[in-house]
Amino acid sequence: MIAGMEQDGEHPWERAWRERDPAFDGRFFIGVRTTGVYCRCVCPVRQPFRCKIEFLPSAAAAEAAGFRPCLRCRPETAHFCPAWKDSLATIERAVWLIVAEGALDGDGTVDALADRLGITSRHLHRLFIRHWGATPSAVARTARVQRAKRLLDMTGLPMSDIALRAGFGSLRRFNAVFSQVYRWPPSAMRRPRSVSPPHRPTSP
Amino acid sequence: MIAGMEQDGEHPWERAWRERDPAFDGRFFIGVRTTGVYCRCVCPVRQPFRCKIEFLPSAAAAEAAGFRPCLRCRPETAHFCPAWKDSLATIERAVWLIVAEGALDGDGTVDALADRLGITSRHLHRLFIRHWGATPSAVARTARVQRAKRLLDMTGLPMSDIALRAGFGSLRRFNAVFSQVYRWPPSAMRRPRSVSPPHRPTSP
DNA sequence: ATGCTCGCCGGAATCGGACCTCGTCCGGCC
DNA sequence: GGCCGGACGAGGTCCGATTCCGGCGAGCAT
Repeated sequence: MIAGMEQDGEHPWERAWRERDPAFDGRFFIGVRTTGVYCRCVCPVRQPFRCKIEFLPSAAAAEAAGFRPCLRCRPETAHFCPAWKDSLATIERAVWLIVAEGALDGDGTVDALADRLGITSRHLHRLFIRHWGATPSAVARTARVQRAKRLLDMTGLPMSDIALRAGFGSLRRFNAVFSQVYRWPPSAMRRPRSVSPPHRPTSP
Repeated sequence: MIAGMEQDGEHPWERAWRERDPAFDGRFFIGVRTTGVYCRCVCPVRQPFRCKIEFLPSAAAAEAAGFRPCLRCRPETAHFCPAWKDSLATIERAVWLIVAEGALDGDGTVDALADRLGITSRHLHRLFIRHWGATPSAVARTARVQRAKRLLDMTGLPMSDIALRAGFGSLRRFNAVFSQVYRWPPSAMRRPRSVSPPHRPTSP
């Protein structure tokens, strides 16, 4: 318990604990006397009664006071993020595989990606909606469009090559998706550069 | 598909499937064409549309028709009971450990028992309520009373010995629990035999 | 005296609610 | 065909309330 926190109104930790404020995550910890568990202030489990808890300035202090770490919020881990380390590690790896490795391009499916991550495709989908706000295939599509835009700006490759290199399975899909995102067909996005081309960088 | 089941009203399997009738469990199986899965009629998942399923007389017939067994209701298992084989196997083992081995006597706890079964004590509790209608400790208490009653009828042991041998941790608890179950103290239950005892079966 | 029963009492184990994660299957959509 | 999201269950974690446990000591009968 922190000394001298009863006077002059309410300690900031009080409110942070009540509201599960992520801004205070890792700045202090809550020990529950009835269960001997200590939590982060963002822990999703139902909160105990105020009279049953005490505030602690660090995980080490909580351990020293005889509390064990909560199995849900993992207060003993070092890094604090908007959500759990487990879920975040999984989805961050998934995003990396999609964006950098093109795990969903070509014949790669969401099921295959989920298998690589050790979870079901349904759960991978849920994680994307929760932590990324979009579905796996939507993230893959966005990544493909970004890659295509880059090739469009920086090279003079023909459209069919750009579509294939960006990860699209066909020129048809490339045109359709690109048009939907940029409200303009791919050739229109390159026009400003191709008005006065110095020369064709590729072989005829 | 069973031949000749369209005419003369409704086949019994139709109703059994709709109502998930446990009485027909194992008597027939349902193949779902859209997913290639075959189920028992008690399967808890949402039921597919009637037009998407076909009835099959055995698990072997379903496998031969190209369906794979459902992972929820486990139609490929041989024995059919009111509930799943997994849950039943676990709780049957738990009951055996409690009644035969006295897993909850002495210093044995529900937590330790759950650990031996590979689940949490909370879930073990849930399984007992669902499949047995009583909590683990209640089953243990009943078993202790049964053992004590047997010793009471068949031996002339003193009360303290009976209490300990039956698995009670103290004479105090033995008296209290026995009285609550039989509405009479232990000595009263032995009185009819001890009115005219042929002889004491134990050494003096 | 010895053995059995029972009220009292503080601490520990149990009980059941609330909430969460994840798996499985399904119909609808593209 | 794959992707999407709804429905629902299994199982895990924490929590407050309740019950259970075992020792102590007092009656009571043999």
